[in-house]
Amino acid sequence: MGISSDVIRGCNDTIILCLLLDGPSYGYEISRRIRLMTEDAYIIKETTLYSAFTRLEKAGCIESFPGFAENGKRRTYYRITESGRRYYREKCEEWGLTKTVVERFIREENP
Amino acid sequence: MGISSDVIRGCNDTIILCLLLDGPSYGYEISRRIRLMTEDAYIIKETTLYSAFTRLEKAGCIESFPGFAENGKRRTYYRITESGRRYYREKCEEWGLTKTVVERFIREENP
DNA sequence: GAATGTACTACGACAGCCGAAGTATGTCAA
DNA sequence: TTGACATACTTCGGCTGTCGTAGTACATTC
Repeated sequence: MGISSDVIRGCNDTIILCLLLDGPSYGYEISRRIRLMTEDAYIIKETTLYSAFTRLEKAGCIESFPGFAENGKRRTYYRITESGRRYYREKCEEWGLTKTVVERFIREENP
Repeated sequence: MGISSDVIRGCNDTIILCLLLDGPSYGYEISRRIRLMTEDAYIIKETTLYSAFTRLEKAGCIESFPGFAENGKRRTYYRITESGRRYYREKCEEWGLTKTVVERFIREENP
């Protein structure tokens, strides 16, 4: 049993923006860092990731720009915008609230 | 800013099942109890609630049976099944994991 | 007699996730 | 040198769960 996509659904934007706070990055790297940071507990699907990029860029939270790997291969990099930082902060607040709410309905002892 | 439906999406089943652990109940009451327990932080939409009932019953997590209000009005009650209890326990575990994962990407200090 | 609360049901739209498949390049071992 | 594997994506279409809108029906309260 892993993490259901329905639970993580509202958090993918938060996760991606969080990683972009450390500086520009690109799809494959973001995906790798999520795997590493969660010890494989969460492996984001490629389609989910790239569609999130599109959505976040349309919303003005991130900006794309072309870049190159060491070997000269093209890559699409993304950087977080000021509005993206604001959105991230809001999402963190929302998470705090959500956590409080949900935990009222979690019973660890003999349910 | 409240709770986004995308974040709560994977938790509605958990919330409903949790309330049914206390004994059989029906739509309107479940809805009221969620509002009360969260101090209006989360108000589940009627359509969301009733479609969750249908889904959970199809999945064998709950069972419906007819009942009556004090004034004789018909109501549809739901009770949790053994399989529903198991599912609830799994969901609680999943929540623990999800929380750990998501919080790696939450930065409270100057993001 | 009008508004409000209770207790639902039906329908259809929409967002986001995801499987399947494809493309194109580079690396490395047998 | 060929074939597997990693990198770095894109396109398409299906599915699930949420939600707006609307409607029904009865009871209570002002």
